[in-house]
Amino acid sequence: MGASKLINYTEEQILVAKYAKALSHPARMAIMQLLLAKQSCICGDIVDELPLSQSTVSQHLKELKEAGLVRGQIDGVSICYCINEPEWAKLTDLLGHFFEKRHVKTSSCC
Amino acid sequence: MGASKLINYTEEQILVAKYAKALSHPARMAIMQLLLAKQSCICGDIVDELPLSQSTVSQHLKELKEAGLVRGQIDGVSICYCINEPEWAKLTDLLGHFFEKRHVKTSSCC
DNA sequence: TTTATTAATCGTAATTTTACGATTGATTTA
DNA sequence: TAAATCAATCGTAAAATTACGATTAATAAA
Repeated sequence: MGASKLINYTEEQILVAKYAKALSHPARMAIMQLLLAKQSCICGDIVDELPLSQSTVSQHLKELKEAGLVRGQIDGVSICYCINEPEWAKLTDLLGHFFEKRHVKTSSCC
Repeated sequence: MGASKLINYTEEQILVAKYAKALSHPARMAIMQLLLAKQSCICGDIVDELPLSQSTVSQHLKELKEAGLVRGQIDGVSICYCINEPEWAKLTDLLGHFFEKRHVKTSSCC
C-alpha cells in the first residue's frame, strides 16, 4: 500500500491537453474566434487578419485541423475553413465539465 | 476599404492562449486534477503520482505557478500546493464564456 | 551541531515549435 | 493553352519545451 505510481495519464488528461495545446497560441485563438464568429472563412481572409505570413498561418491551420477543431473545403481556387462542429461540441462538453464551478468546501492551505 | 490587418492579438486571445498553454501537457493536467480534487497537496505526493522525475515535476509546477493557476506555501520541509482560487475563477469565467454552447444558425460551408 | 529530508535550480541534450521565403500544385480566368 | 491566383509544402533557422541527473538551499530531526 504505498502510493501507487501512475504509469500513464488518463484519456481525459491526454485529450484535454491536446485541445489546450491547439489553443495555446494567440494566432490559433484568433483563427478560432474568427471562425466561431463568421461561421466560415476563406483562408486568404484569415491571412489578412493575422500579423503573420501566409505560410505561417497555413501551419497554424494545419495544427487546428490535426487537432480536429477545424475543417477545410475546396471552393474554387480558395479553401473555405470552418469549425468542425461535432468535435467542437465534444471539446465544449469536456472543458465545460472540467471548468464547471467548483465547490471549495474549506479554505485551501495556501 | 480593405480588410484592416490586425497588428496585435486581443487581450482575451493572449490570456486564453496563456491558460491553454499551461494546461497543454498531460502532466500539468494531472497536477491540476489532483489539486482540484484534493484541495491541497504536498509536492512529494505529486511527484509520487506522476511518472516523472522530481526535477521535471518541479518544472511543471513552476509553469503552473507562473501562469498563476497554482500557489505554493512552505510547510516545514515540504511545500504545500493548491489551486489559486481567484485566478481559477477567472479562467473558468473566461473559458466558460468562450466555450459556451453556440448557436449554429445555418449549416457551415464544410 | 550533524545528518536527513524536501524541493528548487543548474547544466545539458533531444525534440518540438514558430516563423519566414521560396517553390509547388491545383484551379480559374483570359 | 497560357497566365494568374490561392494555399500547401519544403527547407531552414532560431527559440522554446521537455526531460533527466546532480547540486544547492532550507528546514527538521537526531
